[in-house]
Amino acid sequence: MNQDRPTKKTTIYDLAELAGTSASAVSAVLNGNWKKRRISSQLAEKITRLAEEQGYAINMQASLLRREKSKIIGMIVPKYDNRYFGSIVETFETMARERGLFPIITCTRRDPELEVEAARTMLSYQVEWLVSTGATDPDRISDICGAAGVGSLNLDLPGTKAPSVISDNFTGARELTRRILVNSERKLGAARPLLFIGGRGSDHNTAERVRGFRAAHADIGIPVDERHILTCGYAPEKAEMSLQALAMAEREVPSGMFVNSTISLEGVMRWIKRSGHYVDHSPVMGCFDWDPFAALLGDEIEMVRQDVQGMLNAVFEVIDHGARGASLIEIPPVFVDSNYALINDPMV
Amino acid sequence: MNQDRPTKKTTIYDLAELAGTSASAVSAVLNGNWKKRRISSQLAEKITRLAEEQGYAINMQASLLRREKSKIIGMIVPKYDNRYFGSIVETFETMARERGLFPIITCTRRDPELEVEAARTMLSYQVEWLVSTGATDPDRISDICGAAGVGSLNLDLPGTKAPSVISDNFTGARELTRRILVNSERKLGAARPLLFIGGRGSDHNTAERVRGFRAAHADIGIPVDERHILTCGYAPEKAEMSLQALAMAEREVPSGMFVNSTISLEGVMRWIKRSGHYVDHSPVMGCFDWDPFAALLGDEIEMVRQDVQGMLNAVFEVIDHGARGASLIEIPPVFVDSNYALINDPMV
DNA sequence: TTGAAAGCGCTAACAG
DNA sequence: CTGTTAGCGCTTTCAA
Repeated sequence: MNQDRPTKKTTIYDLAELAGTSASAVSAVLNGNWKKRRISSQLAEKITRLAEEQGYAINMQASLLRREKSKIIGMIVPKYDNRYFGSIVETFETMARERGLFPIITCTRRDPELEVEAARTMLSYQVEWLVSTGATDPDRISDICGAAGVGSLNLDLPGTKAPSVISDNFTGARELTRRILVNSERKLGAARPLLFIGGRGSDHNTAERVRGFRAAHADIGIPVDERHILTCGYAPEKAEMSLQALAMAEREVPSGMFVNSTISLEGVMRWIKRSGHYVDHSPVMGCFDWDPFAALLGDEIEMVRQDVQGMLNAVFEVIDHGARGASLIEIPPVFVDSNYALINDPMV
Repeated sequence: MNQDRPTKKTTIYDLAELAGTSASAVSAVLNGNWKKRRISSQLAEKITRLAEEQGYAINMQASLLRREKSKIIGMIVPKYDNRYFGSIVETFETMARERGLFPIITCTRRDPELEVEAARTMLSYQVEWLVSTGATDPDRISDICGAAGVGSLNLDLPGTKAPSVISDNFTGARELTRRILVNSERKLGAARPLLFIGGRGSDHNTAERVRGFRAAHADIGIPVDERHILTCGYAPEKAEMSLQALAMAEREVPSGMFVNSTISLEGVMRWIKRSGHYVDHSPVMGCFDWDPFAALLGDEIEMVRQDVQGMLNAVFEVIDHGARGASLIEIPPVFVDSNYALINDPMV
């Protein structure tokens, strides 16, 4: 507040001088360790008041240098452009703070180089744990952390060198597919094979979801058309182009779709709108992820919401109790009734 | 990599010993200051190689403690649940890194207490600048920073004690309103007064947008119905309830709306869908913010996209050149053709 | 009850 | 060309 020379920050030495005591006393008081060092409550109060008056803020760099633990926890996240990652970040921050940890988060924009650079930077800041969310090469990051004796954890996409917390993609996709097929049957009279679109065939989650997709078709005994499994990447344009190419190649347009992410769904919806193929009969749809506006699109679109709270509970379970194997923890996703989807959004 | 005792981290002393040289030489080499200290390139290379081998990571706490500048820049942000803030955070991170700054971001969930706590924590970490995004009480934060001699800046919502970078809400709202009115005329035969919904009447942005809304009506000489200015807050439920209450009170339902944010738009769209008032004739709409799925909703909905890149250019202009007055910088928002809205999304 | 002092890992004079 | 040294602000014995 009443700081006259804003250039230099108040230190515990300044406070000690003002209070006519020593820096160690100030430190003890300000850290609440003063019951142990039976400091007179009078002195304690004086110090506290002075600190307040001077707008004192501890220098964490100095404090952490001296301490053994940094209480800093890092997370890298690919993007901030959808509800899923947004919710992960927000929940992570909250849970970290609840534990007295200081979260630092950085967005690596799906760039492998940035990922490792970010990991190194976080190590420089002495993070005690690093959570890699949706990382392209999680094992690389685990190696870097491992070399520095820092724990790492994978979220959303699994790795083999650290505990991984992911959605139960297989079961979720199987159930989502089942629901779309049921809607297809209700709407079209008979269940017809669906199209799968979005994601990279090489990534674990997409592979598992394709497996669930196949299983659900097998469950009711209808065949999957291999040309209708379009793991074309995540970007909206990729999805749009794939569908366009498919429509050009075939005379019929898909009557139902399993869309692998909201980001792919953007491209799918755009194509549906622009192509003009569906003016009277919109396709039966499902999306492995959730978005409030997408929920309002078209007649009805089944959506799975990944259980972010559940996943982060598992993450902090590991952190709190320090397990370090390369276990794979799969969290069942949640199916939302589209009418209640918005109401139940924990982020609103 | 080949670190046998993962407990203790490698320091420059370890490296110095391994290289048979001193810590200061190591420090100089690792910081690239070795042209000044004409160190033999042979030694430099040896040190670099050793650092690599040992997986050495500088201890920032120690480095920053010694340095005068921390190169850390903080941002507080209310939520991660919409494209606007997501884009702000992502752009901010990128631009900070381009300048060699380390961004730390924290989400305060529109909680005034958390805001000041976060600001204090950031000061402890020696941030050089703090950007308050959409803060409920930006001046409070400026005071706290000012007392510590740290620069602060307001983004999205203005304050009076630090430079503020915001959208040109008045002009943007006036143009958005004009466009909705034009659509209204085209669709309904005549321009009819619109309803304004969302936001807090007390916040600067909402007040300015309401002013622009009125101005656009005045421009074409049609009166605004005061009961149709519903600054009911941002939450979707608030918007939904307000509309519901209005519909109960009046026999007619609004034919056109200006929605103040995507978050309010969620509630509006839900009400439109649930209330059943608009089965054959959807209302003419506009939203002061942008979302890719919202862009695909209904017939057409005019959207303004706030110019995040432009706003952050202005933010870093201040930071790079160190202006500190309480200037107000207003950035014109951008009108997106709904057909190209997705293609132009810088975040995709 | 309290203060003095050492030292966390690093940087930047300064002295060779 | 290179090493020695003095701190940065804080925590934590240890001694008084």
